[in-house]
Amino acid sequence: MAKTIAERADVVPLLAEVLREYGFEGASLAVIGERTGLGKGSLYHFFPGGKEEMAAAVLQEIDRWFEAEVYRPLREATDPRAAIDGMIGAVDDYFRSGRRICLVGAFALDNVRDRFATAVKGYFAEWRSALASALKRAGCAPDQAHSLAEETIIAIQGALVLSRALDDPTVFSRALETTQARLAKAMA
Amino acid sequence: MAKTIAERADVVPLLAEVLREYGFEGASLAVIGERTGLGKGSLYHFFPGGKEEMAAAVLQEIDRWFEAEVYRPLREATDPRAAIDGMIGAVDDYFRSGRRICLVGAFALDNVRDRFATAVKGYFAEWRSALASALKRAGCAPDQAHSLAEETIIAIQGALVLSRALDDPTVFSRALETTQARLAKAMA
DNA sequence: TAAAGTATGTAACGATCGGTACAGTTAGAA
DNA sequence: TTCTAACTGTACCGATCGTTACATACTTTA
Repeated sequence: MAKTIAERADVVPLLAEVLREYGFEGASLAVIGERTGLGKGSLYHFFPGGKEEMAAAVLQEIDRWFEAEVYRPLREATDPRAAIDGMIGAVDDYFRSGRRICLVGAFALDNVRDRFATAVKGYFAEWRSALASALKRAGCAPDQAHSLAEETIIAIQGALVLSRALDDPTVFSRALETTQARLAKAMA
Repeated sequence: MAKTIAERADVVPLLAEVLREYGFEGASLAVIGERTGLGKGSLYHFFPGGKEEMAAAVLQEIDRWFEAEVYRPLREATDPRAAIDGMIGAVDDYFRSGRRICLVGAFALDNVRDRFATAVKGYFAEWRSALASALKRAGCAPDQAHSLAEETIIAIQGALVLSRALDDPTVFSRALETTQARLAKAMA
């Protein structure tokens, strides 16, 4: 009465998209099942901890992706300016030019924040410190690098909020351009 | 079996705080009843439309407050620079220096956005245009005024996200200072 | 081919959800 | 005091929530 196809790793991206669309509370198991094509049996087979484990797996996958595609390049690239430009491009792709929200940011504003506080805090703390590191190596003074990194992350998160609120992706694109210009100027 | 005390207007601020803490889906009628001190009977007496009407009333009250305390001063003040400084102060107070989130921003990232799209969109659109108006009267070029207004709102919303994510109100305070400096510089 | 382990659909669980119905209590007008 | 309208607590509704249990089917190994 069942076919054996799914892999846990294949399900996580689908879960991520469902959580982005419905939020943690709004993403009922009925919706999750519908969108992933998996029944409750399979879902609880892969994630014995239920919804909480599903969300944790998604957050871990997000962290893994940003670590590989954003944080590590920022920390280790020999050309920090190229790494920063690469970050802008990666962010633009990842958030689909403002059409996709940041799940971690949404969790931060949600009442589930406490439940995933460590993951949420780690995501932003690592991003900020990695970007500050790249800015320092690109010639910024340490304190300017730190505040500029913070400003940049704020701009990205705020742009996602406003883009979505106004239902206008160009808000995000403009903000990303402005941010990139500010970063470039600081490294001049 | 009941005492007649409550006024609808007194309940709305309590509702606002509950929605901020729990989100729309997370704020169950049980929680709402507990926090407002009203039973379901009273709640449905004041808000026959249920949770949806409660949230709508909260959004309307927020809009009313911002219109009176922020938007109108920005649009009509004879001294636009003072109005902009006043906005910064009002925002700092309203969001309790980063310890309180923006309900409208949280709604924008939530799946309830569609249900309250008009209110959410109006809140930010009015803010942006009122601030741009003040900047223009303070001497900014029209297109610069518009982009600077957008940038400012983005910074405020992003700072609320990051502040809450890192559980660090100083992030919000720093962002507000940086924003104020940028606005002052553009009006110089 | 047979056994073992993995994956899956289904049915049911208690709890809680938003919402309704209504009787009872209160306050103010007449 | 009596009447009326506003207000409130309680019980209950069907629906849905996350979760569990379990029989069945598939895949893999031997």
